[in-house]
Amino acid sequence: MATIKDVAALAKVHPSTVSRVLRGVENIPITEDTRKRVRAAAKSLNYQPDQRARALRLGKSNTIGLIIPDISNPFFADIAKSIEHDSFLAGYTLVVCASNENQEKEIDFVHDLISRGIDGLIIAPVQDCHDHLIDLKKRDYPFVLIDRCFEEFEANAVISDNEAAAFDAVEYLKELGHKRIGFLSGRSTIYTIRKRRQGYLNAVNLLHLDNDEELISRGGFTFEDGYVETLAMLSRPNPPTALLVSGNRITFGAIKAILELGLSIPTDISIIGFTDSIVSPYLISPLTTISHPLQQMGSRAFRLLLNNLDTKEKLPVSKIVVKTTMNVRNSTASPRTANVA
Amino acid sequence: MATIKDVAALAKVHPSTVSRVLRGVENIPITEDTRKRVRAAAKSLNYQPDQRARALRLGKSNTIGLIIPDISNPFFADIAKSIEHDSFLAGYTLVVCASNENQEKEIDFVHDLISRGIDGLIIAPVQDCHDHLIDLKKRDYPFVLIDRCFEEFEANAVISDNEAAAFDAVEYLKELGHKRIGFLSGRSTIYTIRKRRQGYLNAVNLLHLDNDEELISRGGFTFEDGYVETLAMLSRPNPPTALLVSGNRITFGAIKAILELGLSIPTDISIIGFTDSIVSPYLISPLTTISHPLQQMGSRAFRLLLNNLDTKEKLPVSKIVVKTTMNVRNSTASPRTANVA
DNA sequence: AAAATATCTGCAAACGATTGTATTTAGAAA
DNA sequence: TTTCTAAATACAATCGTTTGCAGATATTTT
Repeated sequence: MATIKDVAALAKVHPSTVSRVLRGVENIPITEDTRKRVRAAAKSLNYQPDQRARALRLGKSNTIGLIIPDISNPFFADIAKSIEHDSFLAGYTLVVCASNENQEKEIDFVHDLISRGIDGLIIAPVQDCHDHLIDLKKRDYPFVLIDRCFEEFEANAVISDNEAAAFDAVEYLKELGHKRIGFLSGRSTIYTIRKRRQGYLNAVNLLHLDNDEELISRGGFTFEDGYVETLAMLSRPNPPTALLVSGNRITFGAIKAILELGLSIPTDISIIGFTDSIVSPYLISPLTTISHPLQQMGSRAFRLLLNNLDTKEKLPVSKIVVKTTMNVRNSTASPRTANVA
Repeated sequence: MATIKDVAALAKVHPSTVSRVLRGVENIPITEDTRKRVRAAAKSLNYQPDQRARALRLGKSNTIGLIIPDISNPFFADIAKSIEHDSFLAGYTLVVCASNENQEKEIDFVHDLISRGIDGLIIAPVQDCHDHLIDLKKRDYPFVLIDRCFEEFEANAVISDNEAAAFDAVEYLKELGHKRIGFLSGRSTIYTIRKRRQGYLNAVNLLHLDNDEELISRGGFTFEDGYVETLAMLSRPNPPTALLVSGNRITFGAIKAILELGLSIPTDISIIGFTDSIVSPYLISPLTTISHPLQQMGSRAFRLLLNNLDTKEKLPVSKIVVKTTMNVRNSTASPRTANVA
């Protein structure tokens, strides 16, 4: 790997001159002849400045970090893709890390990335604790939260209107005639989940639907979680006629359980998924879903971070809420009992 | 951010002593008392060594890069997840970059990552050209290819046995009674695709099936590609009774086309997907697929890279081929004509 | 008590770049 | 020719680490 000294030697100038030519420094004049020699030397040696040396000297690395719970979850993968795309255009390299919903690992990543000289951070936090984020904020370290934020602590964030989305979904099911609507929530330490739950409860109360603790299940975000909990919920006496399901994989687990119980969608049970995906229309029963503008979320998060990176002054905290939409497909219909009645 | 000097000042020792204590240097003795003071100071200042300075000095960054065509494709996302997992355990930070099947971008990434002092690289190459990879090899830069490799150039690689998989899939369809089998191949500059095509052709010839150029379609890897090409292929006179489809998204596009044509799977047409996914069983017609051991591929690629990183000597190039398996579900059946006949 | 050894710790260079300042060179004016 | 100014380039410090070597104590031996 050629260094700036090699280039300088070849061009018979001082390294500083090489740097100035290559960086295009203006205020200090250099002959066109020298410039040409330097550029030629750089090219012939295939010189690429060492970014770690540069970063060390400049205190800026043009790198940002993204910490998400799971790369292989399409929800986060799409967000990552969008951020990756925008950051590349802006001349930043993106480091993607997966916390795997493990708080320890997330904290490790934050420290590791900072010690690597990353300029800023986008995080979809695990939300078991947030001391490390409070610390970041105290130190004016630029970061923005994505998808998940905290009630008890203000920070830059891009989130979607989960509460309204859940409300609308329940309202839609009520219009179809459902009275007992189950909610497979996912881990309830998470902001997103709490908001969805809030929307669900608001709708249930306002619309006078069955308000029954047994209709709400908690648990993780895995396929297995969805499977086990759906099985349990549907096996109890007086099961729901419709299901609102948080998260991709849980939904597939729920579908598995429903099929195994010999039920059919939407005849026996309606189901709404809280995340859309490319396959939603092609599922056993094309899935009615709530879709989040993932690409937009990623872009706005990146732009917000960039704004904070580009300025010296401290920008006010901003919280961006994006709108979800509902895709009505074929997994929702009026319940049997309603038809009968 | 506290530096080693701050720690040294607080512990009233020289920075070098701090470094030695914290790195646990053996051959040069330091009093237990000093050690304690240093450790206490480091802790109280929350000292984290600056990795870019360290990397600069040591010539090693404990970072590896992964370049894949698309993060949001579950195929690559799962590979990425697996590599991320293993590299974290091994104390490496992973930088994930998405080339988006764009050769220019891939080359940019390679240069950028190297100049950032990355220790090694795992690449699923775009395969429009490979001069940059030849260059890497010439410079003994550690890298391993994943999923895709080159016939004309030897390099460390982990790939799956696409040729055999395609052969087996066709053979299976033939056993069901199909004679005209379509192949939606995807971009044919890619190794994987060429191998699949080879397997398909071998089977077609060996098993005396219809060998017709019209049964093979090329094109990209997008949903749209799958949709358009399936529509075209099925609209021609004498359409295939079964389809072998390369790649995730293409498959969903194909399904869309089939549904739009009013055909049903597998009654009117059989379909085998060349990638499995968590949703495959829950599709409109649970999809018969070929599944690649993605997690294993990631692990082996990482291990191979690590071996090359850990040793001074030049290891021989190794090419690891992993086995695929076929999941027979409900998207494949005997063709109508066969039943009638 | 002096010398020799064993322990401990500090100095300074190096990694590769950037940049404020100093120095050289060339050209113009005196 | 000398002096002054401006243009062109070089010097050296710096970013935060690490590490070979030298220096400074303390401990033991003669």
